Amino acid sequence: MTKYQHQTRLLAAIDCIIFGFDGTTLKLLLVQRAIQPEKGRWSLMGGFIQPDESADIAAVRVLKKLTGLEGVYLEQLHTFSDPKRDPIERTLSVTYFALIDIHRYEQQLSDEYHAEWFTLTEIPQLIFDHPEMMYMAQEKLRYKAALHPLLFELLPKKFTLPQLQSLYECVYDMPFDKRNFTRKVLSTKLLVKQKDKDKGNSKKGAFFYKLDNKQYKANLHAFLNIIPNPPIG
Amino acid sequence: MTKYQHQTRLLAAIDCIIFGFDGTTLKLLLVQRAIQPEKGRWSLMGGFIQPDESADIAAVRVLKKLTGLEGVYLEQLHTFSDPKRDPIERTLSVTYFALIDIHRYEQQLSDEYHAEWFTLTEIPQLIFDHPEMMYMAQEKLRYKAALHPLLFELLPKKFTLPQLQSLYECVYDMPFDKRNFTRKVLSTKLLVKQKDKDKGNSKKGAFFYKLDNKQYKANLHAFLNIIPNPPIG
DNA sequence: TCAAAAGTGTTATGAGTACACCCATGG
DNA sequence: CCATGGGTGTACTCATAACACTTTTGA
Repeated sequence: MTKYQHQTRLLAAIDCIIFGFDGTTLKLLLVQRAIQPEKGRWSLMGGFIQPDESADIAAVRVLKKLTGLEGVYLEQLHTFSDPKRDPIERTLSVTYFALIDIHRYEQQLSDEYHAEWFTLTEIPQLIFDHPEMMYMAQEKLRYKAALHPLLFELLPKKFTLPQLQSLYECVYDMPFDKRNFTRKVLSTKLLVKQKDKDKGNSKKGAFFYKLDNKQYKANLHAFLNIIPNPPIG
Repeated sequence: MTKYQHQTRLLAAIDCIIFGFDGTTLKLLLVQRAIQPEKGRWSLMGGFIQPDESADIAAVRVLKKLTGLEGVYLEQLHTFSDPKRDPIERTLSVTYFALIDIHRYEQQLSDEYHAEWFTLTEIPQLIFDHPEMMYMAQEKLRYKAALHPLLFELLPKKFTLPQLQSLYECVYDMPFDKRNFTRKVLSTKLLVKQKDKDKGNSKKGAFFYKLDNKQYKANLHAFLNIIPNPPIG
């Protein structure tokens, strides 16, 4: 016997929920679908899993094709498998959520793939079960970022504490106390203060910080407790 | 166009990591594989996703077939998709972890499916990537149970605080202070004290408690903080 | 000189932890 | 009556949360 008999084979795809932060709002990268059905409508970036690929590898490939980026934070989210989720043919989708530094994103690719960043509050109608995927990704981001140092992935290598704070405020849609926030963040010892300042947002300028990569990798799972009352999920 | 052209179809299966608690140790339900290859070796319970089924439905079906149980706690864990994970033919597996009250398990099914409960420390060699699945399920159980009221799913409807405590001690492999444990658990308001006692383990007897179902469903996501230093993952 | 953002310290409250003795009962 | 497991309270420490003023500097 070389095959499993009498079982149905089906298509397997991956879809990526790609988050970015432009300094003010949290955004999702969407593409206009290139193939029928629903050609031209907005969707998450996805693609079929190839014969020699795991889903993880497929996600990395698709992400690189769309954004030009490698080494991006990418995590398996959930597998969607409703038999009717794709009206053309049964397709199972393994979803991933990705956190990228929006400034590293290569704008030229937008044209090539008809991609666009959307603020979370202005997401267009998406195809299939993509709204559900998006919702789940948001929930997971909020859940996980409340406990783990994750949101750094959305910032440039050098960032300021006010930038970090506004990112958190944006993700949780609530204000944070500057002093408590600073204290908590610094108490994790994940950040290293730099000598130079970012003068983009103020006259005084705010010191840059970098992640202490050794600490970061060791403490990826450290509990942060940045959020006073952690979100549920 | 009625089909996606030039894409490979593949088999899709589900596998269940089934946890049970016998009052003393945490156990996994394993089966002896009924089909080639690896027939007769121990594996997680699984099955192929049928044409009219989502993965969730398939998991429920498989779980009912093996344990006779319905309404069991079942949660999607991770999708394993290495192209070579099954040597016969490429098969993607969506894994689920299940928490069941071991006493509701119908023993007769053990014979029918060659199933057996194994203590976590005495797991036999498993096929394919099932060890990895098992490991991931354990990690997730520990992670999630530290934050959410989850372990109740492993106990009978009526249980005592000492029983609950020994379950936690077993999952986290550490002792807990009885007084602090009791206080924390009761402070969640999830438990309702019953009038009767369990005299199985002591002469004095320990009061039974039941979950307050309304509270439980509303607070499924409540943070428990039963574990002093939450586990990482 | 003033507007705008950055940076910093203290206090009060609540949560977590460590810890030891009495109670009830069946044998 | 005694061995066994069940049940309870307090004090200390530490983490969190609330809160306001000074600094810097470009325009």
